[in-house]
Amino acid sequence: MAISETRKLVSMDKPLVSAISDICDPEESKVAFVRDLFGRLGEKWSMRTLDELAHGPLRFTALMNVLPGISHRILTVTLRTLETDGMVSRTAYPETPPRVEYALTPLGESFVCRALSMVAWAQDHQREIEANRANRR
Amino acid sequence: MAISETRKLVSMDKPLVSAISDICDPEESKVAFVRDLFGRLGEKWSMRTLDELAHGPLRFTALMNVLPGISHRILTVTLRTLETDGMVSRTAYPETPPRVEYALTPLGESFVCRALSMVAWAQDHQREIEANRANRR
DNA sequence: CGGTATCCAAAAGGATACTG
DNA sequence: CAGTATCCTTTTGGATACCG
Repeated sequence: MAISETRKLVSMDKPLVSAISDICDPEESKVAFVRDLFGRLGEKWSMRTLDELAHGPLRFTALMNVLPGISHRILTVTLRTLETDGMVSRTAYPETPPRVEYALTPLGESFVCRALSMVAWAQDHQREIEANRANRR
Repeated sequence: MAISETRKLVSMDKPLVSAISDICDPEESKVAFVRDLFGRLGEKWSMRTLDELAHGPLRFTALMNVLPGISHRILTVTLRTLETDGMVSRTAYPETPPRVEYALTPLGESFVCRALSMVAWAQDHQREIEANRANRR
């Protein structure tokens, strides 16, 4: 796809995020937004959490169980971030003891679909990448 | 896409990474690999660096200039990681003063293509996500 | 110029105790 | 049970000086 020859052709715009600007609006705010979002989703447990919720709603404690190694506190902050972005919904049932269910929102489902294509890519290239790492060590 | 109903159907397998296991091999090593790769690419400057190189090869100093705010040392470690994974190539020309060019490898180009679809998703949902954030703070 | 080595600051993550 | 608050450890990133 000769992506490496495009600098000469479109030398005045910015990359990745901005390759998209060839099509739409090159506003700096969009670049910042995408970088920020990627940062949030790159947090240690975000993808794993979304992944678990992709199989159906789960309670706080259930999530702890399927995410071995996560701490009480980190699960809370991870869920709060995802909730703030609208990827996950939180439903508290007014009972004693309390019961809270977390689930993917439609936005969250939409994201997971895209993420799956990245996962597929990663798996397709696993041998290639591991071979590279081995050669250099 | 009713992804939220699948837990009952395939209750014994694992998520995201593993939704893919419905199709191929559910080996734990693959899950670990993808998580690890995502972690590397989630590092602060990895995506930005790939992005810049997507427009063509660049020298070390040129990269510093197009990545405002990155430190000398961090650019080095970022490039080393990308090089180790085979996403970026490093070519040193034996001159004085030294000249070193970094470029995307075919693997790196392939990755950037996939990443662009994630970027597009992010931009498509920017308003939606920002609206969610605003509501909750 | 393109690094590596050293040192330091900031942020992320984790353990744990306490609460409604 | 599902948190919040507090404290501590680890990791990451940045500033800087020096080297081939």
